[in-house]
Amino acid sequence: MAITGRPARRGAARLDRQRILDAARALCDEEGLPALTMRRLGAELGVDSTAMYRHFRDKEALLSTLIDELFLDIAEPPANAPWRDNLREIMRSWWRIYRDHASLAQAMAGQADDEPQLFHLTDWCLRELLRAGITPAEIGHAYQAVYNHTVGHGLVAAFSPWITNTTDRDGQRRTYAALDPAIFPAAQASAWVLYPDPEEVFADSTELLLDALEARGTRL
Amino acid sequence: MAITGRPARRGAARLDRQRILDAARALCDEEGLPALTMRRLGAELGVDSTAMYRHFRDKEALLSTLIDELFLDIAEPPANAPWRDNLREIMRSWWRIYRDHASLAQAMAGQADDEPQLFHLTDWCLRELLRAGITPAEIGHAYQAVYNHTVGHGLVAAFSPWITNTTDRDGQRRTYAALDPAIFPAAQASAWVLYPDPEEVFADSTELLLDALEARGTRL
DNA sequence: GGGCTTTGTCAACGACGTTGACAACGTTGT
DNA sequence: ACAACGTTGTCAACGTCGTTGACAAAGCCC
Repeated sequence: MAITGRPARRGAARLDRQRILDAARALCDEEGLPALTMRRLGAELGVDSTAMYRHFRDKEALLSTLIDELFLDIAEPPANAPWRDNLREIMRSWWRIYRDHASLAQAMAGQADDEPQLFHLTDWCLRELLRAGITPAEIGHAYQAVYNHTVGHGLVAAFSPWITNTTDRDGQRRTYAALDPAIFPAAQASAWVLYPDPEEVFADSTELLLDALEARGTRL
Repeated sequence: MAITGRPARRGAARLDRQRILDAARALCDEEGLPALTMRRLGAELGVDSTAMYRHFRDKEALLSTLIDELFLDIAEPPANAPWRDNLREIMRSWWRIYRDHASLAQAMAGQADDEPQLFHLTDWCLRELLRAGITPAEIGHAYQAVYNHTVGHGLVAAFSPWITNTTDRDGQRRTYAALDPAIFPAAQASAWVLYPDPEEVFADSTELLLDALEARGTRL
């Protein structure tokens, strides 16, 4: 029979989970989530499109691991620092993950949040809320407010390119400036001033939320 | 040659944009976004999978129109009512669209927000912010805070089934209650109280934001 | 009623995720 | 050293998806 299988692997060393994850991460950071196909990923690694199935059950498992990796950058906050600083730092890091990995945020949104690292994040937030003086009866409400705020702003940043990308921002600005002032009076007048620094907006409204939490905690 | 083309349309009347939109909306409200394929949609309408391309350029155009339709439910607020009531009402209606059409919210997030109705929404918000006394220099910041808050909470509600769905909520609660308390001390202790009414959380934090806007507007 | 545009059908293309059989490779036991 | 074995990459293939182009039926206008 003819030659089946190459005598030696092409340019690439053996495959392992980390090499796959790194290539996948690079691929969708540089070219977006749609570019992350098994065939393309295989090509990038000099390997057949189906080779990755020896290391991950399916594409979803790969994506899940990829996402969980992102959250490893968030460290446990020091136990003796003020709760407000700790909570602010967690929220800021969390939000930045969405901003800096917009394509993966898209994938995050689509699937259940059962990543192991997310449990840690939740636990740390709850701890700080308890330290802030939030009562057990209120903590569900308080945590949900923190989660919605952080992930919400994050998702918006990830899904709205004009918020984080400067050129898109200018395009959007021009779109609003070009609207018919008879129909959109306020939009046109305000177009030149829309789209400020997203991190500043997030930081400011985060402080608002922290103020409210502090008021609740010290109220008793 | 054999019989080509049916002598009469099967059970269905002629196709038009609205019939397609209605079927598409029903399909993804009932079975989720992944169920909305051109083949399935055609089957639902008693029509070939490619028949819809006579009425919409491609699937994305169809989705875009579908999304824009959702925002028609939001009416222009009365010009003489208090700005705070008007703004609150816009934000609440906006948020509810995401909550009530989770599968479409998923599609909304993935594409550029150049739907005509969104321009109106933006314009109305800007008008109320001006009426609140926000200065032109601050209005970009203020509007972005309103947008991120509303759409952010909305996206989270749409993407997190355990927030709006009761059975999923119980499952999630059990997941947290079953965590190892040595590793997740706060999470386990608070599990029974997590996941309150999402609309209440949204309403409360919205009031926080409105407070801050009011303070800014009356500060001068 | 003849000619025109509109609209649905059909077969097909390329890309996608995934599977199962097969072959090369690496390791291990003796 | 060598045979046995589990691991890992390759290949061909399946079913699904969105979409296109040629064709035919339906509707419309004068």
